[in-house]
Amino acid sequence: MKTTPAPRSKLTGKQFDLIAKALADPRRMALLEVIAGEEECACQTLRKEFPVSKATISFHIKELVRAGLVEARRDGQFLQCEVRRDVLQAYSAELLRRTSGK
Amino acid sequence: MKTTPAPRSKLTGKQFDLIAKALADPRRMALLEVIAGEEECACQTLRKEFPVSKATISFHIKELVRAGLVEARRDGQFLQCEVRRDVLQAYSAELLRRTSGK
DNA sequence: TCGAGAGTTCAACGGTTATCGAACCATCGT
DNA sequence: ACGATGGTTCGATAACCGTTGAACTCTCGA
Repeated sequence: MKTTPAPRSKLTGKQFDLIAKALADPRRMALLEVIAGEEECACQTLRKEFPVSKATISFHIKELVRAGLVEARRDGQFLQCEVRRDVLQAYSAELLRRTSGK
Repeated sequence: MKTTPAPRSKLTGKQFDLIAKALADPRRMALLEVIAGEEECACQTLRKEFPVSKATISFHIKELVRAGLVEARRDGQFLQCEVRRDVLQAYSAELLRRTSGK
């Protein structure tokens, strides 16, 4: 069992911005919460929880992956999504650091 | 010297969304960082740091206040801005809590 | 091989938002 | 009272973004 697959991420300025934008949309945030709830989560599962089209789900997942908040890998016809808690942690830390006033 | 003016804030769902949106714009985030840097910060100071109009500064400050991230009070003709670190802290905690997967 | 289901891509639309100049209000010094 | 300075408000504009249906690809099972 791999407990720490985390590549010890240090956020770049660009990634910080991407994450902030990814978290800004309530729907996307809600998707992230559902993904965080399940261990392994296919897009199809998300589809059942929200009244949105496949296209929209796909779009949001892509944004979350682009920000590094979610890791997705193909499993046959499914796309398994997993939340990157270490990245969330890094973002949170960086946010507080930037506003700590030196 | 008042060290803890913080009203022990517990975030509502709406405020959580407002904060996320407020943090999403890089310019606004940069403004917040400058405000966090100084103890007392007038809008005029911010004007010098960024190539934007007064109107834009005013707009962003209003958004930050609306989100609860900044507290502003009039001091004569100036508007003194102060960062609410407790709210940042609360947002950060809530973000991690929501993605902790129960 | 064929059809069904899972996801992606694309063009288009509608709503949000960041930005500005200009006009405005408020406060301070002279 | 007046001018200068700090901020606000108000259209207007341009860019961005969330959403969709439709057309497409890929994989699985019958």
